[in-house]
Parts: sequence; C-alpha cells; structure tokens
Amino acid sequence: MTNTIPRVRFAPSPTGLLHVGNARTALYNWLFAHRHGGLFLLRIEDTDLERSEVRYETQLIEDLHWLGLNWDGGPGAEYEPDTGDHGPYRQSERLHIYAEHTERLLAEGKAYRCFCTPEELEAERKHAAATHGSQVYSGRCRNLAQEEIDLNLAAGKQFAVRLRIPDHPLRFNDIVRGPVEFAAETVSDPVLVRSASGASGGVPVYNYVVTIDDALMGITHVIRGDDHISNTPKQVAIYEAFGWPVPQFAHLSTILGPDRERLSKRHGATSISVFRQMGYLPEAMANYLALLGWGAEDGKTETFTLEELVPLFSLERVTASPAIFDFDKLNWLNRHYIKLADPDRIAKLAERQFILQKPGIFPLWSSNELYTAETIALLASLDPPIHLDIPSQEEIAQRKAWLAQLLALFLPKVDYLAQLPVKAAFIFGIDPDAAHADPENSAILSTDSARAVLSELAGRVRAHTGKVTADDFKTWINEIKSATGANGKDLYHPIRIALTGSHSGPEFDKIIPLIEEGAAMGIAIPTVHDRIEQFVGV
RNA sequence: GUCCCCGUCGUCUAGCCCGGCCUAGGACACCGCCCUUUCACGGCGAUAACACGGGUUCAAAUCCCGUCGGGGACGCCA
Repeated sequence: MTNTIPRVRFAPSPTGLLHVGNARTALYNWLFAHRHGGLFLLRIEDTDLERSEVRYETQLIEDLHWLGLNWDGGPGAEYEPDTGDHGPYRQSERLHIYAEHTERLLAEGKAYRCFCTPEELEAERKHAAATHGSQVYSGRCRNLAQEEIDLNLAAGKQFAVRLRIPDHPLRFNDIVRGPVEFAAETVSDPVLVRSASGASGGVPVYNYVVTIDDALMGITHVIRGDDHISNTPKQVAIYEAFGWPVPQFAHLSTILGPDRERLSKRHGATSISVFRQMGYLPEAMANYLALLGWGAEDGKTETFTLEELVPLFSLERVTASPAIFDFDKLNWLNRHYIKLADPDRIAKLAERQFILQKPGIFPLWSSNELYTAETIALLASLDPPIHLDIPSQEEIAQRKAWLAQLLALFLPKVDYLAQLPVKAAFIFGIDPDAAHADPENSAILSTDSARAVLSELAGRVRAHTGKVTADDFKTWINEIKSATGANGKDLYHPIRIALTGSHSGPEFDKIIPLIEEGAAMGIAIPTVHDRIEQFVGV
C-alpha cells in the first residue's frame, strides 16, 4: 500500500445533545487530522431509527462549529472533496451499500442466517448468567444444513444475519494502549443485520455498518471512546471477512464524574450546548477538553489555542487511564480566556445573560443593530406610518458604556457569564429586611457606632440634591469619620451593608457612579438616596 | 459471573516504552502571606502522590509476576 494521508472520522449518533466526552473525541480526531495533514470526516450514525432525530444532528453540527472544529466531509462540511467516492455521510442513506455487502458475506459463507428468536436468546443469556457466566452466543444456527435453512425460509421464518467469528485470536493495535488480543471463544458471532420485524427491521447493526463505512471511507485511524474496545474484535473479524486492511485504533478513556462514575447529568452540565448557554467560552472548553487525557511534552504548558495545539498533539501522548471532569479547572481556564477575550465580544455575551435573567434592564434592542436610520425613516414614511420606539445611538452607546463599567467590577468575580447577573444583583436593588436579618450583618449593625454612622450618612443623603458622585460620597465618609470617630471596618461595613446588602464588594468609588448613572439613564435601579432612606427606615 | 481496559499529589498530568540526572516536575483546588476599608483580581509561598506484595538488578515510579481497587463490555443500542 502506498503512503496515503491519514483519514479519521467522528461518528456520533444523533440521539441526544453532544456530550463532553464525545466532544473530546471529536476534538482529538480534528487535532490528529490537522497534525498530520489528514482528512477529518463527520458521519452520522443514524441506524437506530427510533431514537435518531434531525434536530440533534443540527444541534450537533452547531456545537462542533462553536468549539472551533470543521470537517472535510459530511453534513455541515465546509467543502467535500470526495463526496462522490465516500459519501453519503448519513448511514440511513447508505443502506443499499450494506445490503450488497451482506449478500457477499452470505454467498461466501462468512456470515449465516440465524433463526433464533429474541425470546430464545434471552433465555439462553439468562441461563448462561446463572451457570457459567460467559454470555457468548451458543452458535446454534452456525452450521444449519442447507435443507433446514431452506425449510425455515419457506416457512417464512424471520432471520438475522450473523458473522462467523474465525477460530483464531482477534488482535488489533491500539495507539493508546498497545496491542490488544481477544481469544475467539470469548467473542460472540455478532448480528450484522436485524431480522425483518420491528421498526428497525432489516436494518444493519452499528458494529457492522461502522466497519463497512470506515473501510469504504478509507479511514486509517479510528479514534473513539474506550467503551468500544470490546466491540473491536468483532469489527476486526468483519475487516478480515471482507479482506480489508485493519486500521489503527486509538481508544480514549472514559470521562468520569467526581464520584468516579461515568460523567452524567447528575454531576452537572455535560452537554456542550449547556456549557455554551452558561457562558463558557469555546476556547476554554476546547482547551480544557484537550487537557483531559493529554498533556504537552514539556509537562508545563496548559493554555493553548486550537492552532497552538495542532503541532503539539499526538495520540501517543494520550493517557489511557480514565479522567475525572474537574469543573474547577474548567472554570479557571474560562476565567483566563474571559480576561484575554475582546471586551466587545464579552459584552455581547454578558448582555445576553442580563436579557435572559433580568428582562427590562437591557432591552433587546441594545444587543442588536438591526435598525438602521434608513429602516426607521422608511417605516415612518409608510401609510399608515410605523413608529419604532428605538433609543438613539447616544442612548445605546451610553448603556454600552454603563455595561462596560459594570463588567469591569464583576467579571473578575465570575467563573462563567451566567453568574454575572447574580453577582451584580445588588446593583439592581436590595431587600433591606433581608440585609438586616443576615446574622453577620446584624452583628455589625447592632453597635452604637454603626447606628451613629448610618444616621450621619442618612442626614447627608437627605440634605443632598441631584446625583451623588463618588467624590460626594468620599467627602461624606470623611466627615462621618470625624463626626463619629468610627474608622476602618466600623466605618465602612455599615455603609456598605446599607448600600449593597453585604459588608463586602467592589469599591464605593466604582459602585456609586454605576448606581447613579444607571438610574439616571432610565435603568430600574434604586438611587443612593432611595437605598439609604429605605435601609434606615426599616 | 466471563472478557477487556486502567491504577503517580484531592483533581488533571510530566516522568514509564529506552531503569540511575526523581530527595518525583507543572497546573487546578485547598491553606498561608502580601496588596487592599471589605470581597474579587493580582503577586508570593506552603502542604500534598509513585495502590499493595513479591521478584529481576549495584540501582525500579520506570522491567516481570501476583493481589487489591476502579471502570467498561457481554443487545436484533449506538
């Protein structure tokens, strides 16, 4: 065989949202292809007609693109250099191909018809579990006489097609784990094609089609999850039956939750689209996934872009042991990339979180610029005219500047963007009763000094007219300091509680303008005056 | 139960293939200190691991065997 370029594929089934484990598999395939100048294909494994849904395929493609991955063939590919030779890329569209191959195996005696009913097989399995434990198919239909087969067929008996597993050990090379060998006796004759009854009747089975597809698509390296290891000997037998070369395999270890069980929804977010909605950045996600089961050669570098990853990546360096998904480390990377990211991009994403969590604060219009002056004028000139209540460019700019101020204060406090409205909640008002009731707060507020500080503050706030500036506030604090003798925490804590509901938070210099300017531009925020009045009134 | 895979700090990992440079390196988290009215950010620092038992060898995290522990597969699911 001549030197062909490596060809890899990611072959998900569209039966649910893209799980982080599969996303990592996709990423490693992508990295491998790019590292070696190979081709990366996306193939949709939709042979389970009952569970496959188109919307999952659409979502899958979107999630993969979001992560920064692209592919050279398959649905959503940017270009398809070899659709003619290797497509289509949905298994449901390849059924005729599989049928031809089945005929061939049957004719050559490498596969046989199995007339066992599901009930019979179930009983066999139960019996095996109770007695010897090895749940290998008995091979009852393996060597039926031709007359018997004809008789069954004539009687209209349903049959599945099974592969005859050869009697030598089945071996393959795993780049991550080294050579692996299965004794023939431990491998069941796998069903290749389902029997005719049922919704998926007559449809070939995953293990079979995956092998045919991989072979026909010229896949040289099969990179997938390690839950497929025990399928591999069956697939090797299929390659052999057809006389095809067996590709290299690389089985990636499972991703576990903190309790060492397979990562699942009860551990928290597991779907790429959920992380995305929570406000994780794709570069953080990709970087984290790359690190889960792989490490750079220097043993030190941990932050990379996809482009930086490409020349460093190699399957030989992929870890064989299972990895526990560490949300803390993901968060660290996300914070890291939030700091590096273009502020406008973060602002847009942040705004979306506010729109979803605090409707009315950032009306939808501020996040898009769809309405140009021309559009507005055109609509107004119609008969009857349509008037859009659109704020001016200045107003929009104002709000953006205000958001930028807010982000400067709260971005350093969040792990992901959905936390923003929560961390900044006090800006939009506090519950004075709850603030008083908090045990830590009430301890601070119960001193005479605190009472004096707040009454001094209330007096000054009442006497003041117009916007309170950061300088005003600073002056007041100094005055209160000399009037009451309070200093340090005794001085600042009560004031901070009155203003924000908590004794800790960003500096007054930053909070005061944010509150006052926000209120002035029409955002529903209680002013400093209202806050203090309300708080001391309780 | 049978088969397969895996086992270095709490977590992700470097080192393992090609024994000595490993009194085992980095990162996240945790803890402490500094900065700071406070919180966060940032800076500095500390604690912390070769699953266990046998070999082989002058020398083992590294090679061999066994034990234990964890995970996966055993479907006419993918």
